[in-house]
Amino acid sequence: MLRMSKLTDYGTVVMTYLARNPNGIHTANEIADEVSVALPTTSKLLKLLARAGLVAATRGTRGGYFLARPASQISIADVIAALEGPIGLTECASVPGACEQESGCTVRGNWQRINKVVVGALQHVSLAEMVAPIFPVDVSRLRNSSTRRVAALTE
Amino acid sequence: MLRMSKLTDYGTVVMTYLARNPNGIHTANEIADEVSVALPTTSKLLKLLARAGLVAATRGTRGGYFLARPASQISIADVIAALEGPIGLTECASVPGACEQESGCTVRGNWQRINKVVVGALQHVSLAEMVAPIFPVDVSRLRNSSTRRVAALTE
DNA sequence: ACTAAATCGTACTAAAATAGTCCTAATTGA
DNA sequence: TCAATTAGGACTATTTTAGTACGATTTAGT
Repeated sequence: MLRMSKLTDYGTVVMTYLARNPNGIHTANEIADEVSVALPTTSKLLKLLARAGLVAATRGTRGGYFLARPASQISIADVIAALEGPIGLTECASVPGACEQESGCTVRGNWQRINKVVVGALQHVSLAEMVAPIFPVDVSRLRNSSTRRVAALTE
Repeated sequence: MLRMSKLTDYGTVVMTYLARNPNGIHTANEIADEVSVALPTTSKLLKLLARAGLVAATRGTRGGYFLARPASQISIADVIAALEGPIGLTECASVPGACEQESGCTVRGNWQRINKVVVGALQHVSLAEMVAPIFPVDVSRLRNSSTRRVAALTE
């Protein structure tokens, strides 16, 4: 099904909650309540996200979590990578040497290209855009982001 | 990691083998040998691909498998869908009603849009292109395929 | 007709990945 | 010093996935 894990899915929901409430600091408990995910699970997610530098935390009484940088500067790809490791449709796209057929594989190069397209799509959607009812595709930013060949894809 | 299952990965390799050898008919045994995947597994894959209408089979002596239509008319998305079911990064993108939070979910619509971009990327790569050393991005076809808004993505 | 070669379908088993929980340590504010 | 809170790691149960086995069915050739 080419899907993310449930945990990653929850992770994006947690992050969008923080993006929607950028003021102040939020405890794991509060977040768990708001997004309707069990506390231990939410807690685990926040730890992973903190380790990846996407959220920051303060401990102790009045402690809690908040976004480490503005929502507009955190992409969906960042969140996925934080929770699942490098994004790759096939193992060989993200872990060189993991596949024993690698030397004789005729399709690897093409998978890597396809992978880049997918990663690109995810990198160009920020948390801020996810919070909006329907995210606006920021075409100008996409155009500017590269002088290399650009592949147009239907939405 | 956002990855496909190994089975799907093998499936694409099997399909590209058939695409590279479009003449004649190929037994499961031959294919298994050529792509270095165990026979029972290859066999299972071929059955799934046959059920989805991507390969055709003849039984009996001299039987075997072959592509049901030209390689240029089979997309990577077709292969993935045949082996994993509808493509969806999140469960809610492909199975409506599966998620109990659906009604209160604020990000679902945007996930569906992201999903469309990814599916679009996969639909625009055919088996014939996978067989080539580096597949050419057929920009003209992409441009023509829709009159709706188009999002440009870096390759 | 008979036989051999091959696919078809289904059920089953074993292994691996994932989700989720729990407990203890460390840190901070009041 | 106490209470609240995150940090880290170990652990378990569940689900998914990979792979196997076997009998039924179909076809070509003799």
